[in-house]
Amino acid sequence: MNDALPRDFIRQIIHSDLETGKHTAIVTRFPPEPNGYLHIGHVMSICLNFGVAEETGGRTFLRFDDTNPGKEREEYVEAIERDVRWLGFDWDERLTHTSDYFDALYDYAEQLTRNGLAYVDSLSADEIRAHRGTLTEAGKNSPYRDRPVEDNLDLFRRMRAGEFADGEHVLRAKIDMASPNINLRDPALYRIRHVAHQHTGDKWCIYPMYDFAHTMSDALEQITHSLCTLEFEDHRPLYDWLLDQLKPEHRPRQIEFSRLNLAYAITSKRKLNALVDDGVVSGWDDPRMPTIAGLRRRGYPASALREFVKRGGVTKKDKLIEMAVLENCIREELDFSAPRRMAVLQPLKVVLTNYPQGQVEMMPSSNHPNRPEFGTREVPFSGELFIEQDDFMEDAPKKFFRLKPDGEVRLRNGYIIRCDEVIKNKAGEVVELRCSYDPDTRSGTGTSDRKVKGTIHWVSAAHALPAEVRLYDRLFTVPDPNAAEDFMAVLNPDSLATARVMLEPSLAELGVGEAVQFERLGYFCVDSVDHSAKAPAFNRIVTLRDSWAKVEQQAIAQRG
RNA sequence: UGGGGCGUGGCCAAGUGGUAAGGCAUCGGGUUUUGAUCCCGUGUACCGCAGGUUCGAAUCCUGCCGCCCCAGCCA
Repeated sequence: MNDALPRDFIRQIIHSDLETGKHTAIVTRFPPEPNGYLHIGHVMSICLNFGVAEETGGRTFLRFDDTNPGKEREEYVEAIERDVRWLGFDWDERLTHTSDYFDALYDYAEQLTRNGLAYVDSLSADEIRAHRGTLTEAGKNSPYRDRPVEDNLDLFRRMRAGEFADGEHVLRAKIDMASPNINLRDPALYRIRHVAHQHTGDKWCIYPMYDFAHTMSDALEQITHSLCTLEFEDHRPLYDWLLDQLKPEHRPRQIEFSRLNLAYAITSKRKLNALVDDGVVSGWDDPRMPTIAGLRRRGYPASALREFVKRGGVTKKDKLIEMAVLENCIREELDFSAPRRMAVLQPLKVVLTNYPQGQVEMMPSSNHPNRPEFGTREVPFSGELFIEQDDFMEDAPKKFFRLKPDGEVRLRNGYIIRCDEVIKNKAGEVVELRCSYDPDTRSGTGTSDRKVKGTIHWVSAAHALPAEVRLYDRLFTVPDPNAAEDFMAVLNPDSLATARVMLEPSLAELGVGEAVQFERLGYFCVDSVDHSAKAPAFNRIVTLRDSWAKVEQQAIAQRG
């Protein structure tokens, strides 16, 4: 793939900081809150944060932003680590938690308080909200705003000591209740929460708020560039205010970029959760989910995801990227790396009437037409085969290059056959084709160089490996389900179809994580959860591009 | 009606005063024992709109319009 280094505005800033000597090494961080699974949107943040460090010889922290105990779980920590690692990034020993810094954070809070820049407010949450004002009206000072420093210190210490109940007091920064930026209207720094923390246990009953904890954690980790999404733009003045007041040795800089939104997908944690809870999908790793776990189980290669993010770019513009971009990345990677195999999704029996009774030939078949180093495999061929139902049409349009009555077609890696007779059941459905093969046309060794227009795939009936294949499609019917009034109302009812299929026998050896191309159909992989030797289960990763689909529609339309 | 952002072809995106890269998609064509891949070709982009500065503007200035974000003791 093309490896020209992207030069988005963030990388421009970073390179400039390196050139001017402002920094000698870049330090970034990917700071998820362990309260859910990572999704495609996070892939961008991960690639950006780890990417810029990697490109410049810097380093990146994987920091769990765990300042809200009760909503965070160890299960998510493990999943996040697995996902980041799977994407191809490594944090070495730089795995941290915001909770690792609770002591230091507390000291910073006391410092602020001592300097008269923070105070303990005893208003209720509702009262604080009322005092905050609105978007267009200034807020009002809390009656506790001018509490003496000593009282604030005493109260804050007692908050920490557990003398108060949840909500009784809160530590607030003393900034400006009239600021047009609501984040500067004396934001809360610490709240009381008598909840055991997954890491610190019962040591604390007060926990720092995001803005405070994140800013100072960045400083403590000596982060040089704190990259986050656009919605935190309004928080930057607070970020900078904290750094201005506390003057840590290292001053990080926050830079915001726009989220990556994928068409026909949803990334809201709440909505994703609803899909799981309502059983719309089988779980967080359902192959239709935009979670990293889902994408992985679907069979999307990590490298393709990285490429996708790269193509999307880093900007500040709201974007909704077409699914086609992602699919192109997937196909590009898989076309290069996936061995070819044959499988029939909708079997139609074909009997070769002139093929020697009981004969079986092993047909050498290329594993990759464009990469001879992939070698070949032997595929059993016999007088009874399955072909795809779609590859036969009784009343075919002119441009139908497949099998039709009295027509010829090439069996991939096999022979040219002619359809002599169509057998139907009582319902008039085609259930079997009687064909004759041309012995002179064996692939590779045939004495005839006769050409036919079409080539179709097949599987020998006696050797076929029955399996279940899940055919996935987009989860929603509209490009921007986030904008839908009710996202549950725009679910695609056909996002999953399962089929009983016939596979070429070599597919029995395919392992989890290995993707193959079922020729003419698409890319598939073994399902990491439901697959077993007795009950093989495959997932369709993505279809092949299908220009015939368009031609077919036109042809059908023309026939009226 | 406060503040902060953003607006370049269908979707992304380069471009940072000198006369609009590239990718994806689309539509043609070539090669092909995958209607795949690959290879060619394909868009008059009034650079949100209107003014202005300039020899010259997507790039600078002014005004307007549109979209997104913010009133958690969530992150």
